[in-house]
Amino acid sequence: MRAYRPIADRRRQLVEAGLAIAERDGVAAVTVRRVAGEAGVSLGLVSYCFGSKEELILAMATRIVEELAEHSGSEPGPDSTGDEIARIVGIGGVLRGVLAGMWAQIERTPRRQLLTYEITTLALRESGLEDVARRQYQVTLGIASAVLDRAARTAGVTWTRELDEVASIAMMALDGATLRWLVDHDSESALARLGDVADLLSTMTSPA
Amino acid sequence: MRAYRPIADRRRQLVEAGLAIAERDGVAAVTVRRVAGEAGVSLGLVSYCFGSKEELILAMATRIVEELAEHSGSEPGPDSTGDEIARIVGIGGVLRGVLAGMWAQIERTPRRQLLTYEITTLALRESGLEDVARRQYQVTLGIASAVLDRAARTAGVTWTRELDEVASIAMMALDGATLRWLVDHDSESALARLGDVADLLSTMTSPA
DNA sequence: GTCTATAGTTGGATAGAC
DNA sequence: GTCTATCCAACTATAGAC
Repeated sequence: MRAYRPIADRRRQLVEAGLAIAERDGVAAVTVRRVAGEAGVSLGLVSYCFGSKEELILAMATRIVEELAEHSGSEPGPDSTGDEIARIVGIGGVLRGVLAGMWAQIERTPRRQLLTYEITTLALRESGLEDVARRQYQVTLGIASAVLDRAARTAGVTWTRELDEVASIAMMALDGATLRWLVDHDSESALARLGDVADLLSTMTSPA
Repeated sequence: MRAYRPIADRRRQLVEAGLAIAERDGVAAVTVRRVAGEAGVSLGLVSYCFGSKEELILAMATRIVEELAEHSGSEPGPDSTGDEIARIVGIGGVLRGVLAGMWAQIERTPRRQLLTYEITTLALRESGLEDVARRQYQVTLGIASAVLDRAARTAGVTWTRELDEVASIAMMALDGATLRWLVDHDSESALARLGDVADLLSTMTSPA
């Protein structure tokens, strides 16, 4: 009793299986064989669906970027600070809250973060994944920009720098903090450093 | 005409060959076979020298950390700013110079940086490499601490925070900047962001 | 002690079945 | 169009030669 399914369905299923393996044991552990096993399908089906392993990895990488974009939309976000509260804590407090909120989401998904870095380094090696890393940054910077823009409005200030520059500084800090935290798991220190960066960012605003 | 060499020599040679491959094509491309080929020795010799591939990778990772420590000592360093100049540009200028100097060294060795991140992520996956990532940070933080301490002395100020905290913020920024730069190669923006962080750091000093 | 020839495993891709 | 049985290449590790 072979379960015939359209190829698009299979692709989704196999990408899902591949990501499960990659999160659990790293991208290096993703083999055509293991993906087939994880999904409970025969070996050759994976090759049939993707042509080559490289195509499968590309599909996985693309899916990660998609999920990145999706999750940002569904989140209520750390920028939901009420207007009254914003007036009390000021832009400094709002920005600390924003970075802390972003950080919370990172700390909640350590394996996904690690996988994301693995995909980034892989994309810098494999010629077929050239665009993947760029899109990763494009998407996350877009999210950060939106959140920071909203934070400024909430606190009643305007950015004195290009929004993209501000978001880039925040992302630089978050990336560095994440990498370090994956190694030492010192949440307190990570948050403290991000707080300092929030202070830096608040110097790049002026009352509206 | 077999060239007999003591095993310690062979190990060094093979680690060198492994690192050459890893820098060129990534850690994933490091196989016992390719290392043997790169070094011009027979296949089994690699297994003989290291017992297993895992041991070879561990030796490579350890070597990277060693080189990290070595290079810092040999560098005249960006902290060689003259005392007179330091007085003119102030602590802000000195710190910008320090970060720019560290950045220059990073930008000069992109493949080594990429490899370092690959080793970090690998170390977070493989149980045998648990300490490697920690030692990476330990060494680089030590270097950063030394440079920043010297910078403060040169500029005639003292840190109002633990030196380790200051170095951690600098490293967080450098890590984030490096990762981003590996993707977009935008040196100008990277340096600008590091300059902003230098300003942040200068707020953590007070006249001696 | 140093090295090689070879075994045995695991991998990706494909010709062809349904 | 969907899937599988099979092939062949690449890998690691070891028994044994020198």
